[in-house]
Amino acid sequence: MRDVAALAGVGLKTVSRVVNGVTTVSPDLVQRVRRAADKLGYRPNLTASNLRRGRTDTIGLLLEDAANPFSAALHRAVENASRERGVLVLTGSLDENPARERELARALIDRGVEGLLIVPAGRDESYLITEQRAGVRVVFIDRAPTLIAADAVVSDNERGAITAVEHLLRIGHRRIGYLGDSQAILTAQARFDGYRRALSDAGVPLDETMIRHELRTIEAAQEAALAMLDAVSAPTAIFASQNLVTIGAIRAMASLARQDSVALVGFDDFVLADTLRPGITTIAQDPTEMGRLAAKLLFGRLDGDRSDPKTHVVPTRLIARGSGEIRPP
Amino acid sequence: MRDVAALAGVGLKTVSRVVNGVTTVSPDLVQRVRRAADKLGYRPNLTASNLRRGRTDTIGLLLEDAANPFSAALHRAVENASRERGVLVLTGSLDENPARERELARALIDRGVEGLLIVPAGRDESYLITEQRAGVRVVFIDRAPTLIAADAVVSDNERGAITAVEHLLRIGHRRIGYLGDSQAILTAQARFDGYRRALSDAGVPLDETMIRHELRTIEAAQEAALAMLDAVSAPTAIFASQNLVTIGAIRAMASLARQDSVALVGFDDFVLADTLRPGITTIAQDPTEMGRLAAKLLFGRLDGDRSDPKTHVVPTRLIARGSGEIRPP
DNA sequence: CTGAAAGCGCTTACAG
DNA sequence: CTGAAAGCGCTTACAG
Repeated sequence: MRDVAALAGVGLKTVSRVVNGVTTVSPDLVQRVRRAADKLGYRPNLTASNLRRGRTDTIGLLLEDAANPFSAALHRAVENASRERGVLVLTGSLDENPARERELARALIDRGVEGLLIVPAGRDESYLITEQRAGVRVVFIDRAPTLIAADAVVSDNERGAITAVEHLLRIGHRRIGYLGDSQAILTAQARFDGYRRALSDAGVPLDETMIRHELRTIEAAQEAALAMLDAVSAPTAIFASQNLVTIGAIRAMASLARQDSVALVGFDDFVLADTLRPGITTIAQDPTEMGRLAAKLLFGRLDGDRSDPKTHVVPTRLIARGSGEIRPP
Repeated sequence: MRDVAALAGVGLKTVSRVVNGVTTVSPDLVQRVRRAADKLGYRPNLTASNLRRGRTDTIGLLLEDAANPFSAALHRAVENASRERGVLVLTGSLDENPARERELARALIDRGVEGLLIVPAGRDESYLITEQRAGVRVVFIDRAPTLIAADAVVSDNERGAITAVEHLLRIGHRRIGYLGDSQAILTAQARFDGYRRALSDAGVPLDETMIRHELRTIEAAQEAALAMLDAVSAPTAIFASQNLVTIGAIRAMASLARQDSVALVGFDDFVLADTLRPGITTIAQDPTEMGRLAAKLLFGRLDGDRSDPKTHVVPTRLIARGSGEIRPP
């Protein structure tokens, strides 16, 4: 910039004005500066600009795993919202590791992100309170924070699970198995709560032999489903609390050739759900809407919104495709 | 940092040394500085540090679309490699838009990324030559650059397509349809080249009625497949050049109840390929390896590797699951 | 409309 | 081992 100013024969500040598109510069000077900048191949240094302005036009996005479809859809929605604002997104995957969450949040904050969008891995976000005081805005996604006041955008997890189980009950099922993710995950807990609630509301007693938690992979879910379907008192329907678990259940049912006799409803929609036979009935979340809304809330805060933090619930919706409409024998 | 120095009664530079873990500071001073830092809730400002040091420990990753599985897997692999180095990743989606590629590359470079990993949308990357001279390292992923010298990591696209078509020929097919993505995309072109090559090597003449390009969505692919299978001289096998196209073809075949009579091989593997009936035979790419290797090459360059730029080819592999082994009638 | 001075929060280069 | 001075490349606050 100094060189440009020298070559154009103007002050540093004038170059700064031209670069930033300030309109109160005489056309003559603008042209001289432009010419000099082109000649020297000048590129502004945003790091310097950021330091002086005290802002970076960057936000951080902490995902469960950038590679999974839910995270990827969230990421893209956040990117779209940020793009409109000229804001860039720094991302990281937490793999359900709370230590990594703290570490990455800190790393991003030290680099000056103005806001943080977090799908939390831990259950204690109080480490962020200091940062909030220092002006970093935080919005939680998918899981509401527990020990800190901040906006959150979550799916209607319990409601969605209730819808799924009521759907199966209505078809006539009484023996409905539950295949679920780690109970340490808030959303898995909420979905299990919904499962229990729907059964108890219908006067169906819980059967512990038809409940399996801590299913973290397709393989684990597949095994659990195989074991459950193999039992003497096997369920006539299964509610799977999550994408990978659903896929595991599908594989298990296919390998037993029972995909047309055992009903299945899965939480989370996925691309091929309607192409499988039978089509898989799912409770669809809306990660795109969740990401969009979370980014909007964050930018609202950055623009000075001081209203009380709130948890926004994005509705889920049941998509009947066949597997959830199979009747009990 | 100034306040910490004052409170600890030491020089600024000593605080800097402690914060950066320089070992040549007396334990007594280290402790005083630590205590003062804790008391004041001191957090280092990496923007300032970056400005002074002339580096940012940040790289940029330009993807086709953060939401698609290939991009997401690439992203995660790059993140893992970067994490080991304490490097953060700034991402953006290009949606096959060359103007957006230039725009985003520039935005990232202005923010001081030290290197750029690009899945290019355009075919002219010469706009990066100036940046390379200025020290920004660039590695291309998935598509080799045309007008610029830089490392690249690509899939064995033509070879993979040849493998797919030869597989179908070996089973006995002669009428093999081609469903492909936009010919403006280098990889789609290479896969079509492979298709043509395999047929011509086998002495099978091309039949334009069984070739469809520019299929950018599941729906478009589905329609094209329907039309092709409906024709009087329908193919007995289909080679789909890409994920979404394969899914479109699957849907079309299912809706005509011909999934067990028409063979299908798809380029790109996907999660449920082995769960569908029949299982879908695919040419699997290895985006995780591609991302890992690209990041490794980039970091090698940043560490001073000055060897000639090279295009690295990551092999694909055929996974036979049933759909590709269906015999012609 | 234009520009010289000061400063953002660090680190480099140097001296002690 | 420790620290005062200078400077990274910008923008803010001010004066003209």
